[in-house]
Amino acid sequence: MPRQPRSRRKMQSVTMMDVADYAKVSPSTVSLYLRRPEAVSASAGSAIARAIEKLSYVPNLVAGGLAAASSRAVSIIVPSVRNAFFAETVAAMQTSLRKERLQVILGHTEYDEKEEEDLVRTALSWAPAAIVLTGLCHSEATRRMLTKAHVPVIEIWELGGPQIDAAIGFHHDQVGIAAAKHLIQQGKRRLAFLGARLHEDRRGKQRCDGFVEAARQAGVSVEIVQHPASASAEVGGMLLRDALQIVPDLDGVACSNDHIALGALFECERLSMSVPEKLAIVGFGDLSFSAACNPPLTTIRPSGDLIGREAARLIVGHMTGKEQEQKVSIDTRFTLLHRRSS
Amino acid sequence: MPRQPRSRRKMQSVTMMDVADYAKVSPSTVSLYLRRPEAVSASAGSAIARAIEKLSYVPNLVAGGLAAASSRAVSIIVPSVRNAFFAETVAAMQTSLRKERLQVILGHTEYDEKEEEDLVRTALSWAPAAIVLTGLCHSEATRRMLTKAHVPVIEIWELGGPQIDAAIGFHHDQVGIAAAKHLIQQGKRRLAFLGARLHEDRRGKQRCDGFVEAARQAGVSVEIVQHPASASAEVGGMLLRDALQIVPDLDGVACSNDHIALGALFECERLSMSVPEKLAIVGFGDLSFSAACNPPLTTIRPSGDLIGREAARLIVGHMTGKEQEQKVSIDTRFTLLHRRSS
DNA sequence: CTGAAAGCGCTAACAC
DNA sequence: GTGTTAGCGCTTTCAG
Repeated sequence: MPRQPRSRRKMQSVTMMDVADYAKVSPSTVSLYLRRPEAVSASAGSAIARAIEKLSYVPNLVAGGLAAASSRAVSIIVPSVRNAFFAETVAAMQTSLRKERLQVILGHTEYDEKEEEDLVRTALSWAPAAIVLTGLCHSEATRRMLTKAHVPVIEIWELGGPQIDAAIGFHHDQVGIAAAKHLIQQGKRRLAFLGARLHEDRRGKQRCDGFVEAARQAGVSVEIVQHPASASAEVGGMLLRDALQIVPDLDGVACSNDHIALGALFECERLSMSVPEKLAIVGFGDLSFSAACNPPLTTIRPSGDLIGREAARLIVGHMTGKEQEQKVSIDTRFTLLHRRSS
Repeated sequence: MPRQPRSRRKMQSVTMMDVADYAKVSPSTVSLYLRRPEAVSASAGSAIARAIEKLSYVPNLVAGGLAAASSRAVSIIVPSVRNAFFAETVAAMQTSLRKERLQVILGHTEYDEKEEEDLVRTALSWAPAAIVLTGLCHSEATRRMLTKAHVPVIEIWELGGPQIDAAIGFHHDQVGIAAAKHLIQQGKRRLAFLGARLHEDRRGKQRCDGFVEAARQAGVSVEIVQHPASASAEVGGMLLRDALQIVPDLDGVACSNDHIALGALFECERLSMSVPEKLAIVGFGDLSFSAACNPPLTTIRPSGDLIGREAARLIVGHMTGKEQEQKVSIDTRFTLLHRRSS
């Protein structure tokens, strides 16, 4: 025998039904109004608006997500938001998605493929409107889950490998090539690449490889100097010292990012080594300090915010039914900023 | 007359019911197993585990959130993740919350109170387990919504004002006081505070006020020099030039953060002004470059990651029923790192 | 320890 | 343009 409906845990105080009652329309009209206000008559619309205002109704997106079988959430998985590159992209995406009333669910892999797999699994539990991953390299299980789930996937910050659905980013080897060409053009002939944690930083490694390849092709000497710790100015200083040990008459370095480049610059200062005359330095990232140091740092600027905005655009396009294309790839390019360190 | 159930939009492929069928138990047992495995008999447990594995079942947290009237999501609202301080806290929280299988929903106010209000409204739509806000200053409407919603609220990165529920952070005026005392102790007598966007940066303003107040009390001359743009090394250089205009024999500056301090340091270098002999510099933040520059920067380090971890601890405590206390406030303190710029 | 049943608040087909 | 209706997949009493 059916029991009485008893009072349960704390529920939402005012629901769509309350709004409907107050506005003297049906719940589905309220629902429609909330999603497509223009599809509702003006009189009903304003009655509903009044009711919402009066009752301070807050829609329950969890219920909506369940009913619609897709929530207004986008899962973004990056290696780390402490990294300024990804922070910029996440910020740009959040700003763009917000306008479409989409929420950002954030996850950090800390550069761990297994962790990424776990995050993807949880992300799928939310039936997100899309999943954004960093890079093109994922575990087999991750790929499998994603393909089965029928969720649009966007891979960011890397181009040039097999992609799941869409990819937005640039070719990191081209960054390395640009740096090498630039240094060679400045008359430098004994080059080195200063890299931190290249065994983990796939994209840093690609920049390194592009750099070395381009230098070799130009018949210029080139060394790779690396350190297992993560990129910081301290490590940059150490790397420059190491490089000078290996190539005493070194005259040009490219760095895996601007933290390293700044450390190298500081080290030159301590060694009274003139930049760019004795040694030219090229960084990557155009971080907050890069234009202000002495001398200002020549660097390559990726467009982290453009990556974020394009990703948001793709997601929205997909939701609204435009942008049927899967497998698009968008090259957001990069810019070499020639400043006085080279 | 009831219609036939017709095929609807794409639904979840394998549900808890499928798992239950496969494991020959009821759905509620599966549910129980998922939330409290120890409450289920070993035999049922392993049958369920096998079924989950076999069917690659992914639980639907949206449905769970609706049924439980509280989702496994925590909404974190910060001014910006591009800011290294907040990025650190967000990263630490995400790492801690992840272990409890809680998701982070992220929002940026871009330092706009109205935007915060909007973000809180949307956040509430998700029936989150908790809401984390930055600072103690919010619009009246924000406070009202939050109080009505019966969601635990944690305010971070600021202490010393009226708080909604819990607050975790430190007293920014004490940071200013510490900087002033330090400079005075180093024998400096003509001080200035270099600040960016102090009209918007409440906490920077508090540090500034503490600094000025402490200097005045010690009978030392002090000026505030500010710029409306957001903090960067460029602005730091400009501010130092301005300060020298106002106080030609300036001998000590505190900066609203390390970006400004670094810019001031670079400017000193360009002006051949010796640091710390002629001018001592104290920053705030201990950013990535602070220990590596020439000379290394004396700075005050807040514990952004501790704030994040403590926030996570509070949230988990609240969910598990321990930590009944509302209105706790946790002082995470800060550390003055005396390096060679002072 | 396990199962049956009753929704959580909303969306979307469909009929009017 | 608006209302009726049937769930979305899960949690949570409560009974056994």
